[in-house]
Amino acid sequence: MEQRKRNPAHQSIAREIGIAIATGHYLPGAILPGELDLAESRGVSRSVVREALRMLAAKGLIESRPKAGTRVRARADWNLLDPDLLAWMFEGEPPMAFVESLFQLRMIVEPAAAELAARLRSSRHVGRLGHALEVMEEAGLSSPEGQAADQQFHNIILEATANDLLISLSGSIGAAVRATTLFKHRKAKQLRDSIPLHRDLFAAITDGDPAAARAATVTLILQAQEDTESSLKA
Amino acid sequence: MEQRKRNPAHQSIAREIGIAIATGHYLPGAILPGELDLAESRGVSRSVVREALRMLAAKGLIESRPKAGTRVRARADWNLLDPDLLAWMFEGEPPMAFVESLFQLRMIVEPAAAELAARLRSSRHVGRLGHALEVMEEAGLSSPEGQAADQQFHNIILEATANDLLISLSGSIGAAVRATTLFKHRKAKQLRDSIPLHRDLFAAITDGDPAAARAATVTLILQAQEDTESSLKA
DNA sequence: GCTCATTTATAGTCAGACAAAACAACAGGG
DNA sequence: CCCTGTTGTTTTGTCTGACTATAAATGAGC
Repeated sequence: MEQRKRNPAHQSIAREIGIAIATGHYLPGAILPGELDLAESRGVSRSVVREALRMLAAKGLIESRPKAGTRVRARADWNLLDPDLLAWMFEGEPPMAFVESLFQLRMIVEPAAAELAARLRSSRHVGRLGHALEVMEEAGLSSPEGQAADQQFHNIILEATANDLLISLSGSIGAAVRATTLFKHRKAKQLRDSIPLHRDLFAAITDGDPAAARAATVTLILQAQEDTESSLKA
Repeated sequence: MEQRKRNPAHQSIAREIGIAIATGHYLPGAILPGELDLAESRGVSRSVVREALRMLAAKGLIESRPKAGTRVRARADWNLLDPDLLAWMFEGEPPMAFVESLFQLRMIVEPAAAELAARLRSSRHVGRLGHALEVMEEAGLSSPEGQAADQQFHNIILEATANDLLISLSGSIGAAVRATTLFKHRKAKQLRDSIPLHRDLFAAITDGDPAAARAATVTLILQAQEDTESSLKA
């Protein structure tokens, strides 16, 4: 049994308060309890609370000023691409509008990235993609290993674009997709098998065919979107 | 003289260390000095340093463990879309490859956003865009007011897409663009006037013509890219 | 009623101590 | 000699309590 990496207290507290903000328990403009209150209510010291608050401030969630207290900033100031924050948003029922925003963004970024990858991929990338695809085929997409391979498959594509900013976006979007995937499986709906589509995408990248890579990616995302939204309607 | 908002110490320290990491003074994998050393060398207390380090950890830059010290994480783990981090990267001479990544990302996101905006814009958006355009025309793009209006022009477009994630991306990219703009003007090169192109984009969005909006945005970004890169070569 | 000084609550900073974790060195037994 | 358990040491993690600085709220004076 692998011992899960133990969290320092400030990290758990940041997560707790972060989720409370992200899920709307504290609304933008609201002032959250004083540091001393927060410390006492969670049973930790003030320093731990302060460090947690600094983390949230670094993500654009809050803003502190002496005497005025700590205020939740406007949503527009939130760093929504932060992987942690994105994950926190999906605790509880994610709002439909937000899920649509996510798929819209994926639909903008990922086809373009696939196009780039098809042009710039090295043989090493092709090899790693092939390996990830094999693992997916063998383990299946409902198993943890298969899902890990799925993520890695997409990460390798982003890596092949040789664009640091796109790679970073990949991490963020990946965190969110992971969360929606959890959601899909929680509902235990009959999901369509996306492995054939992955095979198409793999072939397009191997052939160095940008147009085909774009098309395959679009199809892939559309299917994921349909499955996710039908799960959410339930 | 407007008194600039005074920074708390932990914020300045986070910025200092953040810049040192972002500009490559501390490389990924390196272990930075102990908290006590950092505190002494900057003349602040350990708590301030710790809060600064938590902020950097929240952005994915570092990772701390007892006895092992605080280590700079791999670049792939950095939250490059964070506006602060993006700004820090442009302290000093930004690497050419990174500037290209930025324009590549803009070329993927902004034309798609303009397309969306042309379809979804309300009359209120059109009015605000028109106002920003007027300010740009009157103040000129070399004045601070003109540049502010320029940024706002682009922010309004992103807002019109009604996509929270795109809006957040706007903030991040905006921070970076601001930095490159500073760079362009620092070199005092003869910059081409981009106001006519902004007028084209405004017209396309007003007409609700997605294709034209995309085309105008592409042209706009290409021109900025050429100007920026010629400045960097000097 | 308005302006300016005063009060006061809160975040910001500091100092020092102890706890816990992780790595290193060492000792003991096979 | 190697392996293993123990001990030690270093560094981050946490706690406590105090003091400062800031800015919002209040009240005094005009």
